[in-house]
Amino acid sequence: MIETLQALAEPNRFQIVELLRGGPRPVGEMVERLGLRQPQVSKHLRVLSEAGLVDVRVDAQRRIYGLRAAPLRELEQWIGRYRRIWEASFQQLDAVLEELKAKEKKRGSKKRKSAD
Amino acid sequence: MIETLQALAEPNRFQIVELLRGGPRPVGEMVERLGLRQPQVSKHLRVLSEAGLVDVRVDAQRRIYGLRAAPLRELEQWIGRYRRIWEASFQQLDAVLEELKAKEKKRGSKKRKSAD
DNA sequence: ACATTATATTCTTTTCTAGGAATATTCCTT
DNA sequence: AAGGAATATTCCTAGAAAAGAATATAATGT
Repeated sequence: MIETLQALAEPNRFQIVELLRGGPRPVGEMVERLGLRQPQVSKHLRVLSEAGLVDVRVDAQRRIYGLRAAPLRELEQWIGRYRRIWEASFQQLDAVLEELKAKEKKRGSKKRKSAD
Repeated sequence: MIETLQALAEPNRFQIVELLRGGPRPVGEMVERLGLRQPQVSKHLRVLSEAGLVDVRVDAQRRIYGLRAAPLRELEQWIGRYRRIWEASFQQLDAVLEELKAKEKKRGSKKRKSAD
């Protein structure tokens, strides 16, 4: 997880990943499209590869890099465990709205404690 | 997005976030539970705060830090745009499973493909 | 007002990471 | 076999970021 995050946290690598979302591509194309120098792209691809985020297909002297599902899926699963957090904020927002509405009818207590 | 990723990519900060998933906590508690030194925790909290991942509630001399929904939600949305990537692999996996299942009823083709 | 508790900040040192430049490797073509 | 294309690797340096240590700030209780 950490390794995935570290790999994605670098702006150029992030760009590479975004680019690969559109499908596998050879290094040279990324070099053009991103305006980076070839060695840096190769180096970033190495990091991404070591993090398991991409894999390579060899085509003559070209290397076609493509995204791998596993780490992204993991990341989504991980963040899914936080869904309650923003669901809670919605609830709270709802609560506030509810209160504002309710103030016509009733006066209630306020206390909140969250746990997991 | 990048800022969120950078904030999460540091192991101790990641730990802090994981801890806060269980609800807001004062700095001192995190120091104990994570075995880090107080200044470092404060510094990491600063980074998290600047990235919008946490907010503070003041309680006397204590500062109670809690997770903020927005960046996490954003991150989930972002990664959601990649869902097709692993759905593609699932399709492939499904295809394999489907085949395995189908052999009870029917006699079909055999194919090996490993994903993940 | 003072000592204490809880947290933040500053300064310094160290470690990690990315970029630049040059070169190596691999495969293709002729 | 030689030349060229595509990509990877190495070495070096510079800049960012994290840890360590010491200190500052703020609120509390006495």
